[in-house]
Amino acid sequence: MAASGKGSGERATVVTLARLAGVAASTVSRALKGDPRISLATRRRIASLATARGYMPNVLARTLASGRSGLIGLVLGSVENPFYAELMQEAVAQASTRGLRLLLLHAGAGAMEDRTAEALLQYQVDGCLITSAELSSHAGRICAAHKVPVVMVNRVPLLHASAVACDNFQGGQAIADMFGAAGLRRFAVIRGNPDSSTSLERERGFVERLTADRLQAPLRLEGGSTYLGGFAAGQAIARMAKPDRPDAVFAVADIMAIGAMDAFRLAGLAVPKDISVAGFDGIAASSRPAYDLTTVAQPLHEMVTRALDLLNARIADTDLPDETVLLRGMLKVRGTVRRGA
Amino acid sequence: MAASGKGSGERATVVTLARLAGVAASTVSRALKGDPRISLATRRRIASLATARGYMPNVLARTLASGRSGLIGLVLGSVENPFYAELMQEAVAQASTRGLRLLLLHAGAGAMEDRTAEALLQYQVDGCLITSAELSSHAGRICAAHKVPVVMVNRVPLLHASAVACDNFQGGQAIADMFGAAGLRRFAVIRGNPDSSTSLERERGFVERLTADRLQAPLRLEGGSTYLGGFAAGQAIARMAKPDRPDAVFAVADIMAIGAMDAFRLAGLAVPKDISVAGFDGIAASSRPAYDLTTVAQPLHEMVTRALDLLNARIADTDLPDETVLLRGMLKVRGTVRRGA
DNA sequence: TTGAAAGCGTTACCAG
DNA sequence: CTGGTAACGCTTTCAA
Repeated sequence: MAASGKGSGERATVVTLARLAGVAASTVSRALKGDPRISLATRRRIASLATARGYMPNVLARTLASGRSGLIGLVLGSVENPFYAELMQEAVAQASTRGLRLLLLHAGAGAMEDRTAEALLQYQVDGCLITSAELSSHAGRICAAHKVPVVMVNRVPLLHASAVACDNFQGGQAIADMFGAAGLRRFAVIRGNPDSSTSLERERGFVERLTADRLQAPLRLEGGSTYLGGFAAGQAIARMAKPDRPDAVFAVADIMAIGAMDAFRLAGLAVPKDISVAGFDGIAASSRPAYDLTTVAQPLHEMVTRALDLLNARIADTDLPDETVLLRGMLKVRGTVRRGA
Repeated sequence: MAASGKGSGERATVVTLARLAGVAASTVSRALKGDPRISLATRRRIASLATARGYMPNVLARTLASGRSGLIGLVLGSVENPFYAELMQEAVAQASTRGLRLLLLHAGAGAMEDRTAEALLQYQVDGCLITSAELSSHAGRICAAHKVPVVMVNRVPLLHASAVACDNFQGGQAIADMFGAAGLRRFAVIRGNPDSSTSLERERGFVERLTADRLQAPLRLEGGSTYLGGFAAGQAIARMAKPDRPDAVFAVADIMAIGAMDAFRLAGLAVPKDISVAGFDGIAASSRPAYDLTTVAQPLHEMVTRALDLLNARIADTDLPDETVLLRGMLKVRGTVRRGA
């Protein structure tokens, strides 16, 4: 059994305070959350008493009574891609200012285990924020069945869920335009995870714009959304003989672009003299002088803000329809693309 | 008010199951956790009923009654250093297999806000895992006052807490030995965060071993434990004229070593021909062909395992004395150090 | 082997 | 404006 709240060094509760103030527990509860029905005098008295005794509400008890935990489940992709780490840091910061807490359910490449998905119910999370890794069908069913709102970030939903993503299609087009304007004519695209809508959209935007502009269709290489995948693709490109070799490479994620650039350098190919490179995401490493990578930066801060907004709205009203928000990324032209026509 | 548990699609609870099975709620509770006092038959009957109705215990209610939440607070350093991201991923995985959940309290360079520290109590976390950023004194007081066990990872405690860390002093020595054996004679050390025990110990091990071996004391540069700090330090070194310039640099964190290497390359200094480099941590990027960085790898998996062990023990028995566990790192000699005498 | 009942700390409803 | 009381879902002690 828990501490029985009798001693003097014990933790303060509404009941303790009520006794001290000579009022009912319900009054304390109301006073503490500023209910205007309680007289200002009483409210103040109780407030000062609360701070004096170091009162800390027990959120779990509150949850039990109110059904609202203030907990948001967080599911992260593999931090091998720094984008997810950056996203996490932003999410923690913003959730904190909104008074929400994050329950870290999963981080990694694979899908969440079933036991983990259950934690989502056991801890009565109010909603769930999912990045990357598609929601496993089991977890999806759980959320749907129990009306736990889900918002996907950086991925459009395969199933019942809302989403916030960068306009990946448009971003891919922007890269194609930029390559075209620079006079580049032989292209390659390093693809990402084949079942990630994000990767596919970026690629589709790129390819469609090239064909629309009657430019050569790009060579396609698999990169698996990892550094090593990008590196291997870069090696494959570097091995190609001069006339066939692409003069511009679009990797649908910065981490792969960085891998490819490393491969190029080791193979003696100069960027951008021999080959131009562009990525997507705008991770911190992309702006380092060593890479100075041209990329489409995702509006990380806004994405998290909108995601939490969507989530909040659906927590307040479970019956809101699903909604997908697309935010435009920002093309950052840096040193990895050859200048001029 | 929460769902009132009357309808048929409603979530199952011990009461629901009790009615269905024609027993008391307490029996259900006991049966579900395999209490041998309940007959095997009843236990089985209730178990199958539970799975049939998709019963999921409400952990919050359990916490309220038992005082144990199964929640571990997690405080992370800035993911600008990938080491913390990797640590997080490992912690999530291991906590999950132990049936523990992580409440992500903070991630970033600064100290945790006071409001966040309070969440720690509000959610009745059983214990707290802290990496990097020293526990703010406020948070520290809270934990101490409420007997919430704290384990620091990758940092030895300034205050009342247990800790798991790499043997940083020994690691620093190992780097010095390795440099010495390679015939290097002019050293520099890129220092980390000045109030991080980890950084200081690594530096101390390095410096003391050099002096013990009557080698030249190293030049000291500030790196602030960031990529940019390492880069700036690298630039400063690269600007030095030949006879004065160090021929071996130890950055007390890989992320700084990588920054320094980038600076060297941009300045036209070849690694390891012109200058040798070593780091510490063993982050994923250190093993990439583009860096192939000599480093001391921290035993991440073991560190997390031991940290959770320490925490578990202190959750079970709040009065256990503080304990610090030092694990030996593994020197990985790679391509950034000149070979031979 | 099982049941009944009393909490755990908070909130919500209904009175007054 | 405030008090009383009944939940919320689970554990646990005491009785049977």
